[in-house]
Amino acid sequence: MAPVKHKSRPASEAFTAGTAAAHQAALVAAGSSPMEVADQLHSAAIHLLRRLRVRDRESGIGPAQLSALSVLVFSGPRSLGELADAEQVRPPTMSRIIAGLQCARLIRRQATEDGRRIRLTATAKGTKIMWEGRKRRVETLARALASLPDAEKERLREAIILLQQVIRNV
Amino acid sequence: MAPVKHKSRPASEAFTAGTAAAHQAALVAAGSSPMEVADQLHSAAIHLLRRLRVRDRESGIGPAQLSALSVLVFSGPRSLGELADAEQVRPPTMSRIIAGLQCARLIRRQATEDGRRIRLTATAKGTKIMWEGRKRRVETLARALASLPDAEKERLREAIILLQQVIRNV
DNA sequence: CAGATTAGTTAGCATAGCTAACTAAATTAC
DNA sequence: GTAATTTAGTTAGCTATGCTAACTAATCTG
Repeated sequence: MAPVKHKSRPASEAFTAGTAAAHQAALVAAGSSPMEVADQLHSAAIHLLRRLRVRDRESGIGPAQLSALSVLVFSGPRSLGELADAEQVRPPTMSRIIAGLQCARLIRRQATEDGRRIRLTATAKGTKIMWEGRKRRVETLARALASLPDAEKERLREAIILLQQVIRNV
Repeated sequence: MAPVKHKSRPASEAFTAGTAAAHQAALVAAGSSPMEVADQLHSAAIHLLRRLRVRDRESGIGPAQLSALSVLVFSGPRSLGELADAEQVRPPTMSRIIAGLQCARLIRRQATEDGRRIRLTATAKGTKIMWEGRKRRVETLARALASLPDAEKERLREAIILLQQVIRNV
């Protein structure tokens, strides 16, 4: 059945996170060395997002467009270049992503004083879709959290603060 | 500049996780309601994986191929259909992914008693690449964890166990 | 043994990454 | 003040990765 020839390198996938290597968790015995904690944390993050992500498909928008839109909705208007930086993609990629979003009337482009730059803003429709998606994801997770006793919920809450510190150092 | 026409629906992105909606964290005041904890946790997971993911690019393998390979390396041989299920991808998609992996000599395909099924196994080369990648990711995270005082490291470690329970319920 | 089911492939399309090469606007140099 | 450079974004063309529909081949069922 003659495998297809693949020559190029993979190219980065920018925002499409969560990717590979989620499968080793079961092999690593629970322990508290930094490497073991790191491994469990990594695995937990991957599995968490993989489960939550299915809800994003309900929005009917592709992942790259959804992510770019979320920047505009939750962090405010941006130029194309700023958005590309935020999403860790190249300008041509972002150019196409915003063309799709504009086509779907989820964002608007406006001229700025600097004639080279464009100002991208989420429309009311785009904002609505984004908040609905966030609500779906977070409700799904909150439902799972609710099964935890209050005391442990609190311990988890405190640990998230630690986690946020760690992430800033990665 | 005439936006391009986009007609089709987005199609799922299977394993390419982490996607959208990472950007609302700053808007949500720290709090301990289930929704708020869920929101912070979701955001933390996205940001964590986004930072770790850059290290995967060093492997020179695309994200979908890397993820499929990781199943074969860390969970053992699988048929194409089983691998597609594990990766939440349709069979034609997996068919192409494994063609690429086979081409790169990272996996091997073997016949089974059932003439319709194929048995996919990671090669030594594929296994090596996978473990190196895991090492890179976990080392990056372990370095960040090391900056935490021992007592807090322990609290985080305990919270990860809670987190793993929560994830099973999502 | 004929029809139905199951596993995988092929074909064709869409989204989403990239680099290279282009246009146009703003800034800098002289 | 104009020419060269720099900066912002677009266009073109490639690859990878999703999908569905339609196909082949093998197995199972009646």
